[in-house]
Amino acid sequence: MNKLRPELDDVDRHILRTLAADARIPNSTLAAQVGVAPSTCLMRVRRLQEIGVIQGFHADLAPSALGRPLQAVIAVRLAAHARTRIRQFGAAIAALPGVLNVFFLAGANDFQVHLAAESADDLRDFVVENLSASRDVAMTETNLIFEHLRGGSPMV
Amino acid sequence: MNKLRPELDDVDRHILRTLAADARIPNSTLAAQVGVAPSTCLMRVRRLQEIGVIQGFHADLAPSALGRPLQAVIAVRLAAHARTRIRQFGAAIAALPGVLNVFFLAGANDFQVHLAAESADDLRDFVVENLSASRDVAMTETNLIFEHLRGGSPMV
DNA sequence: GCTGAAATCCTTTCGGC
DNA sequence: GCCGAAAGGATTTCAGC
Repeated sequence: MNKLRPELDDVDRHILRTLAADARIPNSTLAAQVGVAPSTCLMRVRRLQEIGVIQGFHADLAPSALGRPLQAVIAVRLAAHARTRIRQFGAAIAALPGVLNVFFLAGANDFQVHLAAESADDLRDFVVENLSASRDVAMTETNLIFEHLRGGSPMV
Repeated sequence: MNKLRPELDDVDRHILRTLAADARIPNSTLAAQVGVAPSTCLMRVRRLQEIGVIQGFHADLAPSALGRPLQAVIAVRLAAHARTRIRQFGAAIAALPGVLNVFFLAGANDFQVHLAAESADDLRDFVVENLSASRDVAMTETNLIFEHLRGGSPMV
């Protein structure tokens, strides 16, 4: 859970790059690719998890194949009186169905919600019921997402 | 790679939920949890990958532990003459170091870049050198990210 | 810290239902 | 489609360096 920059050697970086690309690679294959014994590789991976460099291993699911073909980013500005509760508010939004990400922002808007919706109606209902309806919300701005590209450059 | 909604039964949904939470779970354990034989489970997972419901398995790395402690969203508007090249432009940005996501948007801005930067200087350099410097870019707006919450509700 | 060996467990194929 | 069995591999621990 450490956020400070830890000491990583070339083997660690190679492990991270490989697991970022394919989290289900067998440990023995990973070990061969990075050039250490399987037992060593296992220890390295566990250490990387313990110190928080690896935050988890996740299957990446396609929202559009799961009944949520419409994605949007919704910028939200809170009323001044509600800013002290911003973290609770954001956490509550993050727990709602279809919410992929919540970003707390510096600047004019307080946060941004990344949503996968079932339909245009579903999107409107989400904004109206969960955001606009609240007296804590001063303003929202919804933008449809046409396409989502992942960063192509490994971080390590 | 199909984007149409496929037929998924309870076992498929259980598999998806489990692999979204932990992509490195052994197939035998997964099979036991969802209540089918390991061989059946393996077939299900492969089918889910083939039809594009599972898009991949990825280790989730902490940018702050990898020398990129500062995150930002950068809204970009292109000059009218450059809009025909928007996809190439966005793809080029997505390939730059530190770029986590690029969202192509409907609305006033053409896309949004989600970036992990090494420092404030690095962030400024990214915006100036890769965006503002281009004659294709009409305007950018950078917002720091204070905190990033993942959606807490499984999509399936 | 890393290794290699060993025991246990997992993966994957395939025949049968 | 799913299961179960079986062969071949993989995971994980641990003693030794």
